[in-house]
Amino acid sequence: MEPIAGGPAQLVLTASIARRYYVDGRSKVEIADEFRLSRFKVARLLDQARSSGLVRIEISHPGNVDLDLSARLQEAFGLRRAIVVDTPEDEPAALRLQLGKAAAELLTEIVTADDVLGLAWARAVTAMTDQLTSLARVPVVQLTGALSRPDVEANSVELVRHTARLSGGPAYLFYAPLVVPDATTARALRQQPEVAEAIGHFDAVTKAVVGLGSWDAGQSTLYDAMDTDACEQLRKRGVVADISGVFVDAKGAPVQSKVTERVIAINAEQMNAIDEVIAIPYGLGKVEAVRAAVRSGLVNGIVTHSPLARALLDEVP
Amino acid sequence: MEPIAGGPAQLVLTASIARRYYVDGRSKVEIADEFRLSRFKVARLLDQARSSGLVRIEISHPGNVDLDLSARLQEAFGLRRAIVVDTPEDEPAALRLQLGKAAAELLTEIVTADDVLGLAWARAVTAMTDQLTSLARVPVVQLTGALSRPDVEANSVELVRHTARLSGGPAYLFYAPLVVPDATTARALRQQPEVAEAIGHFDAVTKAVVGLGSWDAGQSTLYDAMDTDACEQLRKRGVVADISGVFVDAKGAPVQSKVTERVIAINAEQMNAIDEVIAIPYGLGKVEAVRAAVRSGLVNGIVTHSPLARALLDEVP
DNA sequence: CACAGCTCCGCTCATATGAGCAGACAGGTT
DNA sequence: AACCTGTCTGCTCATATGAGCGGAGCTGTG
Repeated sequence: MEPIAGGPAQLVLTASIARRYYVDGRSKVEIADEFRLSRFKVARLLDQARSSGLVRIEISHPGNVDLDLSARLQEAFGLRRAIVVDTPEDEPAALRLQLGKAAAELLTEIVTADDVLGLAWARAVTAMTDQLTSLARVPVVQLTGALSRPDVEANSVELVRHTARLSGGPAYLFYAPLVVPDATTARALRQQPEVAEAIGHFDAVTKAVVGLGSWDAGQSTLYDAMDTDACEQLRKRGVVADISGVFVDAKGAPVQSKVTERVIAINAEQMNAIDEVIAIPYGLGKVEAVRAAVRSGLVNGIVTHSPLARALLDEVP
Repeated sequence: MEPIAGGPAQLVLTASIARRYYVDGRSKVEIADEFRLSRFKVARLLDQARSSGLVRIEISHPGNVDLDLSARLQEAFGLRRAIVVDTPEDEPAALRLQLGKAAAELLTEIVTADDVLGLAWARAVTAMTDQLTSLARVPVVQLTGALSRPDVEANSVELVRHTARLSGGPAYLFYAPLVVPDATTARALRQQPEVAEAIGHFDAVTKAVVGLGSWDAGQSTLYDAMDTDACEQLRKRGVVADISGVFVDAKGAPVQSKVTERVIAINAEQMNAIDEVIAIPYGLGKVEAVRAAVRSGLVNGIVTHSPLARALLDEVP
């Protein structure tokens, strides 16, 4: 990367050749011909030009998606999809808007008529569906119960219904909370016709968008909605992230517990069977949660913002 | 140049491929293999990436030589050499120092033991020789008489002697002014043994560094040293530049005149026979002079600074 | 002077690549 | 349905390219 060439004339020659090759797109043979050099010499000068840093290649584009970072994130974690939005915004609501837009575009692009779409409840997912403008005609399946929080008006049901309407496909939705006080109630709820029908479609889902929370106060809607005992119990079991009701530890292994039975949502096995599972995490507090979710293999698509992406890649400066 | 790709996933894919290709240097076949695409698809995505501006290729390097500009200048004017120094400096003396350094490096690089070096008198040439630290063993021939100006202590003779000493080769130098009041005196001077000997070596010169002035007050040392009548006469004949005593018009044609006979210097024909003739112009006032000098074919190497280079290329912004 | 060690050059030959073509498909139009 | 029309795909085949080799020239050293 360092050994820079000899004299200035040499450098200018190299620069000329580099431009002919990279900018004008001429072949090395043509260049060799023009400069009265052997094509080998030209090739060597070009190698030198690149290795010495004389020719710099940048990947960027006008939009607010950092393609280079996206590609690197995708590769580094073996993801099917990664979209990194480069925005100075750090106010959560505005950020969600941006990420929602990007995720909506992604969904529009990757969902085809052969898919079955699963949607979990999460603010970020709502942000996405709010920005959705077109979608192939697919069935839309509700993957989790809803948590109604005072600060969020939309609920899981609206989210699914809205998307299905936009798509033109059938909706499989139900009215139930994400978490209930005991396993018995949960079992009873799962017996309900609408719930049972939706659950029955889980196996058919090919693409899903889920919520992703870090198992800490304020970092997971589910955590905040659950009783302290349950939260603590899960933490002791090593849970660092919840993926729309599926708990995973730092190694990415799903954690089974009594609490799991109280959750009305897709389970780890079912989620694992889905071809593409996309999450939309943001905020530096979710670094470990994202790592865990990705390690688990349950989540293989990420839409996020550049600070979190950089943190994930350990490029913290 | 404009049609950017479709969806964000597509973009990220393209970015990934672009990085594999341009940054990691993988072959398209390998990439196609890795991404489960045909090599044609990969090639098309890469074409698209380049034409849409997603991949940007820059040519630059740490030094203060603007290689890209140099290469473009060289090509645009069909020059053998072009070195453009990118410096914020615009104070003439400091600028001369920078250009002198660049020119000295160039000379060191391109002069080989087979060459015969010719040096004209000019402040810029002195600036170069002052920065010269090593040179192949070559004869050094004085190409012009000296103009002694009160503000410049070095004269043509010192310049040649110093260079020859550094090189280790013989010096052919003489003591005579560049311009004398009448042709008779000039003829007499040319008969002098040292002068005649130097002139006798003009035909052997293979590389030369000359001065280049715009035919205006303050833009040419020769102009300033000459009587007003002669200056005016030459201007009427269309002279726009003097190349160390050779006058050329805007078309680059050498202008013969009575004044020419009063100059003790290499003539147009002899200069034309020299393989490489390098000038070191600076200052935006010399744009037309440089054009004329280059058009004449007498000067085929330029060492200059970026503002003048840009002006020459009509990139004035 | 001979020689090892070095760099630089251009060759061969297997491989990568581009130009241009024809089939497959989608969406609209008669 | 039949028919354009444009887009996208992967093919063939000629050409461009890279890896590795041996020879030429240069330099310092015994």
